[in-house]
Amino acid sequence: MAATRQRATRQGGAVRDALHNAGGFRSAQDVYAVLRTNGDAVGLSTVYRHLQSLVDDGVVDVIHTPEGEATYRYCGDPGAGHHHHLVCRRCGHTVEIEGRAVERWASEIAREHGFAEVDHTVELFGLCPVCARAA
Amino acid sequence: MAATRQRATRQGGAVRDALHNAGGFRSAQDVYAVLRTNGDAVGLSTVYRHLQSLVDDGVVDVIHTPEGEATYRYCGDPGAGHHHHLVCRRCGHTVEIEGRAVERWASEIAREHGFAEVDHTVELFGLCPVCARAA
DNA sequence: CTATTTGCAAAGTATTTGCCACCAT
DNA sequence: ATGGTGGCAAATACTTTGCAAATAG
Repeated sequence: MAATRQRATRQGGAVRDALHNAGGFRSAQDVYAVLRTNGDAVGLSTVYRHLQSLVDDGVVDVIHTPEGEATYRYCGDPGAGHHHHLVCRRCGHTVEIEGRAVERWASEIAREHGFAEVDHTVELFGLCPVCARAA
Repeated sequence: MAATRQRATRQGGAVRDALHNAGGFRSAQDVYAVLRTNGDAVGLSTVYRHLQSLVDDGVVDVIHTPEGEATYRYCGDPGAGHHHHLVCRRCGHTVEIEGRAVERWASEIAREHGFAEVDHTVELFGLCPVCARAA
């Protein structure tokens, strides 16, 4: 049941690459569309399966947009640990950010209210320099 | 075109009340089930419509669970302004929290990276004292 | 009385699963 | 050969929408 290492397949690579050079958060449907456009035909369910397994491997991060759609981003190093993102709501461009301060604040608040096993969600959405200027 | 004030209907009140005395985040489906159980029959679409209008009025907050379901919580005062939540992932019990520190941190990071119109999502999930003990 | 609201059912969207063919080892 | 993989299509779950009937003011 451990590290369900996957086989190296064309589709698996295609999904990983597409996400990788997208450089930001993309929905499964987006990835599917891109691959399809590039001629790299991959089934939709396959895209979902690969994204999921990448997430399990800790190589990809997931964020649920305010609209409720799941978006994925290639974050490389599985051991990179916990971090947050500053995402451009226009082009999806993303910057990884450290949140020591926030982490501390979160546990502080949690302890204060007697909550246990506290987890947190912290994401910033805005317009990146490029998109802001274009606006 | 302004404040699309709604008529006072049995259903509208039922939805608002159910959410109010739930005291925490509840999904539309939850509210629907509760009302139905209480004999306060209300259509599912009606529940959705009222929840949405309450959100528009700023009386209710929305959070999308990691599972992608939208949950709503009665937060009263429409002018209460921006705040965050510490939610029990077991029973839904919620505590409103101020985040001056986080707000500052967020704008700091945003400016640092040249992002504009930055908005943020900060929610804490854990086990409330009661549920933690029961665990 | 008249405009708003309700509720059913049908439609829509995102995601998951069943199942069989297929390919890397 | 053989077991993990890929893909299609059907199944799920949540949410939205169309439209006729009920209802508040």
